[in-house]
Amino acid sequence: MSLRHALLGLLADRPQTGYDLTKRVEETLAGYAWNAGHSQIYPELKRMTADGLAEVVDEGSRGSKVYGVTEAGRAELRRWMFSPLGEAPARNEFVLRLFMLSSLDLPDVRVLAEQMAAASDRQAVELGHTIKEIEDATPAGQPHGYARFAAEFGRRWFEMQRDWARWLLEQLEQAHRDTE
Amino acid sequence: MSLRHALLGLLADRPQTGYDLTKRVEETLAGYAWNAGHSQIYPELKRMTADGLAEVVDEGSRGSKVYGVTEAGRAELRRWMFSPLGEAPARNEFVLRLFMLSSLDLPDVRVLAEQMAAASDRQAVELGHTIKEIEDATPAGQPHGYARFAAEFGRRWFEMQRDWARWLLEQLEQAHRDTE
DNA sequence: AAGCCCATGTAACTGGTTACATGATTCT
DNA sequence: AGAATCATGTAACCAGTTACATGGGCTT
Repeated sequence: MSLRHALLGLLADRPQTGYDLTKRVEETLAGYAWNAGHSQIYPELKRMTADGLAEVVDEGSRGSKVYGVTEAGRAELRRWMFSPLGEAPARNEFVLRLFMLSSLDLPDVRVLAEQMAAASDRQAVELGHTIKEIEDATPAGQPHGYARFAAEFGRRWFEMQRDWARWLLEQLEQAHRDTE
Repeated sequence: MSLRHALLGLLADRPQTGYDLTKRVEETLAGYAWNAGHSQIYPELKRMTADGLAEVVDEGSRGSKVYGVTEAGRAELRRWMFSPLGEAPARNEFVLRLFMLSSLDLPDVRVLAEQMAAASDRQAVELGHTIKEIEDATPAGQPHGYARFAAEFGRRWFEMQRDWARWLLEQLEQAHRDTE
């Protein structure tokens, strides 16, 4: 039940509405960590409130409810953060495709690996821009916030994927040369 | 519906029973790409057979059914491999925790980041051994198979996580020094 | 004979996605 | 006035997990 902990983590940063949370999950977590739509988030917030982990701390003008995390919620979040993570299962469709490359014939593998390297490179470059924006917005000498850390993780992630795809292409070429 | 494609990919390598597939998903895909238990795999194989993507190619002694992929299955697998992957959502509990580090206080962040770096390093080293085993088992001059490529991906993945966690610790230390 | 691994299945439940539905506020 | 965005919710369906259930074959 990790959605609950994702929401607790986001609310621990600052109180937010279900709408805000939906956008932040979409913008910052989907792609690497977790994802969920509003239809899953609203009921979960209700359940978390019923369980005493979250509470409505304010009500906005147009019927919005601003949720905050309770002390029990903070405790639960910390407990989860430190709980042993035994071989956590992961789901990533991009990686699944990488693993299934062997099902294609060689010319197809090359085309796809090149596409994957290019796509990962694009995303890495994009995150490089994001990082620059964050750094430019941070006054010199100030420590930058966690958004900077997350963006760095994303960049390294995509660079790793890109470099692996390029390495794979080299390996295939070398094998090809050897068979001539 | 990626489980279907994961199974098609595994069957494209060679025909296998649902039991074999369950183990291979657990051993090679879970942790990075996908995961599923036998209770999800057996019914899916039936559905894939009904849809003409897989077929029973042999029946073993103790009631086992060996499934193979049909031509239509191969075509579907290729179609999926080349289909655009627009911002594929991912789920990874380890990464989710990385993103939620900001919810902890500084001493806790340090402890957890150190634990995460150590855990990732252990896994990277372990995959290094796996890679060595694969290379030792491959006759010199021969191109190694896709297991080698997948293992390389895993090693780079864990190294990336480890290096990011270490970089984070450095950033925190530096911020700490600057505030003194 | 006991214990382990091979091998398959179903049922009940929980988590997650897609589609439907509504309405207020702000911007152009 | 119309469009975009904010804001919340439910219903139906599909995917995934946990628990239950069974039996053959191999090794000690």
